[in-house]
Amino acid sequence: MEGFLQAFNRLSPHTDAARHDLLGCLRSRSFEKGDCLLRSGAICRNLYFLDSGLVKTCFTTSDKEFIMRFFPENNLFTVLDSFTTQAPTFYEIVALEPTTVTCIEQAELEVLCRKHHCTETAFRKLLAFATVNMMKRISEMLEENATERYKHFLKDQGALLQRISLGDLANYLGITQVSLSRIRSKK
Amino acid sequence: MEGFLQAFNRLSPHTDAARHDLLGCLRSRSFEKGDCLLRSGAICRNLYFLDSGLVKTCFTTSDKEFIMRFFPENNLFTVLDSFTTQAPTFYEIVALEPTTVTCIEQAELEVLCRKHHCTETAFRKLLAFATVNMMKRISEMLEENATERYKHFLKDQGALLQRISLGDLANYLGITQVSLSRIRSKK
DNA sequence: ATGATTATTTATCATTTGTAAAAAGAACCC
DNA sequence: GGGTTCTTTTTACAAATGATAAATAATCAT
Repeated sequence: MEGFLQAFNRLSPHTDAARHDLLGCLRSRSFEKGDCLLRSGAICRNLYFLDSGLVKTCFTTSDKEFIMRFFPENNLFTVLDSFTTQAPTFYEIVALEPTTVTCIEQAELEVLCRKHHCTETAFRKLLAFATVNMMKRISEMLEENATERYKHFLKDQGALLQRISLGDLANYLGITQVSLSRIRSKK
Repeated sequence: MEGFLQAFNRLSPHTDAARHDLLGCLRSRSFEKGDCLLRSGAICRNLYFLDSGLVKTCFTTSDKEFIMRFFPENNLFTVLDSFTTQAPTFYEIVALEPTTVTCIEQAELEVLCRKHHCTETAFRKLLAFATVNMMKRISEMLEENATERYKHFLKDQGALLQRISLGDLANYLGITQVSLSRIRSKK
């Protein structure tokens, strides 16, 4: 719970009352490797802080999987489209390792945002940083070919390489595993 | 100015005081076709509401241009990475038609967000919707090939087709103009 | 209208990536 | 150890896209 609290407090300093209310809404959960934190077709009701482990957010169409993002420990994450609209999503959240999270429900966060200005500020800043990351992703996909995207991944998130399968990395880069294997062999 | 005010009020109902303060910060500007609202290397200091006209947000590397998004009238927009971090950006905002906007400076909006909870809520929701759009874009780029992305554009933003060049559309889709021409001829 | 410029299409060839199938390697279980 | 499964690499071929150049078409300024 401490990690979540600290993360929000770092985004925007929280009053004692806001911290207390926020703490009251937090729940801890654990998942095995391979478990779904969120299934396709469901509504994403939680904002998560990843205490330990690793997850991917992804979606599947006609037996192909595409990965939006990996989230290692000490990250706030959720499926922002469904979390925002509270409509069913086709995205999934899947644990790639044994994972423990601290989470808060969307409805509760919404109440806290109304009640405590500092909490809303923190959430607003979280969203702002999310957009920065997404813009980077879009830019890379526009500008770079698969080889460049692979090298870029090594540079930015190379530490994750040891923890994810090359199949998942290919699904993140938007290419086939065969193509990724080709790229890796050519250096 | 009315459009900006209404847009924010629709995102979160504003108190009279918040509306008044917001109005006090708004400025109107006009641009010719081809003008830059934001230059590469500059800091994006404004959040814009597009009263009339059309703009693109884009970036250029080694004489190739890539387009992040088109914004037609009645849209709130900015370059969110620089607006968030107040650091120089490599993105640009360029008017594709004679354009009039209403804008507010980041520093002023930040003050208003602190002062008026409803303004911060509106801005937070604006960011949330921006992330939804960006997720769609990323998903499409992962899942769809150029032909599918073109058809998708026709479906979602087909009305813009009359107002933008095919070169710009190609730069948005992440393919060459030659490739787009090929796709169009093959139906 | 005329000529100049810009935008779009067409053609050709090289490169990249996808598809499918098979082989090699690694991890796991009994 | 041997067998099983999953992951990764390799191969061969097809399809998509990029690069370049040339040909049309459209637009604009005078």
